[in-house]
Amino acid sequence: MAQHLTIKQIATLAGVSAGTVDRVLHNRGKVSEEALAAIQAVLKDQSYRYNLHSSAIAFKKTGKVWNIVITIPFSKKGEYWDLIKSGIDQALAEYGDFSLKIEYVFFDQFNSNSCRETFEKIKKMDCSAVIIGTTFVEETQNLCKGLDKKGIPYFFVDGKVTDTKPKAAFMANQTACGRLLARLMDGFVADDAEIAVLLPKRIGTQLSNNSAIRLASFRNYFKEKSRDSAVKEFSFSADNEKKAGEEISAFLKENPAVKGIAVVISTAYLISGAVEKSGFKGICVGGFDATEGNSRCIREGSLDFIINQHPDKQGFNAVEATLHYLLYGTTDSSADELMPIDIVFKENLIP
Amino acid sequence: MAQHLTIKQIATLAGVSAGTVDRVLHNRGKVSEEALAAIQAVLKDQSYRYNLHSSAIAFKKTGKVWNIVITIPFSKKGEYWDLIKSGIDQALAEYGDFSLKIEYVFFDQFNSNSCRETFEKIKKMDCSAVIIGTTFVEETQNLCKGLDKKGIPYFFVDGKVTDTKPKAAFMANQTACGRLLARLMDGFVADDAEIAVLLPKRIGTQLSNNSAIRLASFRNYFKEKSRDSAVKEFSFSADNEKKAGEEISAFLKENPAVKGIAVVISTAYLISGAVEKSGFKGICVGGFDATEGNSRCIREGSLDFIINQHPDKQGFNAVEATLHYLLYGTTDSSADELMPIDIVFKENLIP
DNA sequence: AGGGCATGTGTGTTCGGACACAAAATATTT
DNA sequence: AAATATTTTGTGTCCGAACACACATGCCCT
Repeated sequence: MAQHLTIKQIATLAGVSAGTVDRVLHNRGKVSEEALAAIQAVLKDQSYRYNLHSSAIAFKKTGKVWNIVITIPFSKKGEYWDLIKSGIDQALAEYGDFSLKIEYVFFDQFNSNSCRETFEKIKKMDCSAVIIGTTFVEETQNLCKGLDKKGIPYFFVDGKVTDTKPKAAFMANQTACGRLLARLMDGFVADDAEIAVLLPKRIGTQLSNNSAIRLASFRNYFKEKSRDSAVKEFSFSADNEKKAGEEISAFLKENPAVKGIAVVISTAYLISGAVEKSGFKGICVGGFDATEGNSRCIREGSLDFIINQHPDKQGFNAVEATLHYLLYGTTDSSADELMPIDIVFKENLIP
Repeated sequence: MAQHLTIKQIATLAGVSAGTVDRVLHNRGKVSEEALAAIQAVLKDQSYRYNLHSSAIAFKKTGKVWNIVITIPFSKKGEYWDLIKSGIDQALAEYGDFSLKIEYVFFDQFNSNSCRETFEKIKKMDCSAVIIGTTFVEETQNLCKGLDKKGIPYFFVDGKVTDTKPKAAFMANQTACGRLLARLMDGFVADDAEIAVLLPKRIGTQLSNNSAIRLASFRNYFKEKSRDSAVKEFSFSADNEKKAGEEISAFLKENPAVKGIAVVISTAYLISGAVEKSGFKGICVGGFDATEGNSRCIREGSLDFIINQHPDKQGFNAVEATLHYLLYGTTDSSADELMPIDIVFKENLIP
């Protein structure tokens, strides 16, 4: 176990004092070129790593407070974005020694105006870092431009957006998600049956980026397998339980050959519940993410499986990375951090 | 974010000095009944939580070294027990600030004499804690009795053993594992086909506890579904690649209706490779754990899926719990810690 | 009463890092 | 050249916990 150098050791090696080394490491300036060179020479030889434990307790003494703004869509308890939020809250508990002051700013994920207005407000806020749930592309790009100008670092959860420079982005590989859903449906549904892929019906907005990728990847799998003709696309009212139920019932009545339902968003429970109530048997239903509704339906047996992209972990890691950046000015994670993708059946559901 | 009390704050509240509080928390004795009562009164009101960060740096000053003995079966690189080992090594790196000196003592998991001899040696060793990979029941019970006598704490990975008192045991729910395997096979294999469940053929030893539970649970699922008649048990030479290949080829020739192969141990790659080479098509093969061999076969497509019980996480958590116990004399984990169970297909394999 | 001897108790030092502040070295002005 | 301003550097203090050590206090015995 190679022990790491301490600041004092580096200071001795470079022939300067600990304070000077500290200034170099933190880019606090006020260091002569000679001292800088001497220290960098030592650092080249033996790389230094901060001791988070020491940072943590030393930090308390400073009385510093970091304001972190987190802007994500609002959602009901146990729904997708709330899972991200609980991961964030978990991280706050774990890193409680660093006083991170969090301000949540929620917006409506189905309303670009709400998003734009919210983001305008954030641009005027004074904070140390921003964590952004990626939804509307243009609005996000605009916000990021504003943050770049003010030198405020930002991090993404749930996706990434072109022409922006987040310090890191935490998300799942959506292509893999879509393919996996297809693979499972392909396996579970008899070869001569049809498979429905369900999208949200959203008036006035296009399909979100993630869902679109999943859908394309899903269809692509079946094209490769020459089974694409068995796939039926169907849009349902994802924001209205009653309506969604009626729509899927009608759909199944008209399409009796459908024996598999793949829902590309996180509200599969709206569908699976209705399918069971309507008395259709032997239909395999799969969806995304271990939201409360989905978990309940898996437990009860109406939903067969979900693909979990760990929204909580995304939130947790985003806070962790933000803290790391604020402390040390670097992210040791690469810009894109892919979450593991799990498959959850009743048998391996965590209660 | 409710900040936690520090030792000094407790001392002030209880009207004693920090040193006395420290003695109480660490059960170091030398505390009068009055002082003890006063401190406990404060602790009852506001529960104290150690600050791991402070413990970490304060620990360095002590120069103390903890010797932890880890006794698990030896295995080739990338095989099951080696995955547990890498989780352990990861934990050692993460907790490098606490100088944990690890001594691995390996034994032969197929030879109870090797196990007994190894355990006898361990009983004579002087160490702070022992992490035990559970294999042979009687030998483990014997070792634990010896450790209990010397007051040395021990932890289990991969299972538990009756009549022992480990501080914690890290494992997956084997019943769930078996059921999940069955569920996936049931779904992926056509209703009119047969399914083989593969066990290791071991001369002179009975089936390991974990495999036995998985098998029973697997069969149980099919009994519930009244599909048990389609299940064929088959034993293969799990320690000999060539032999295993020949055995499964012969078996499939004799049983052409078999379209699913469920391997209840971690060497499914021995089977899937042979099945592909022998030219059998449309056979679904599933197994356990993301060993190197299994991961390779999943990537190449011969193995359809594995159920991952996170041996690395088991190892990691065991070290973490050991450290926690040595530092604070408690495990905040309950005695049995169940690992999450993941399902891994080609699409969600982590490279 | 005073010398042991145990048992309690408080204080001081340290771990590695973060800064504040004072001190030293250098540069600039009068 | 002296006075002042500016840059650079070193030192000291503290964060919370761990423990060594010295300082009590009480008790028994000669």
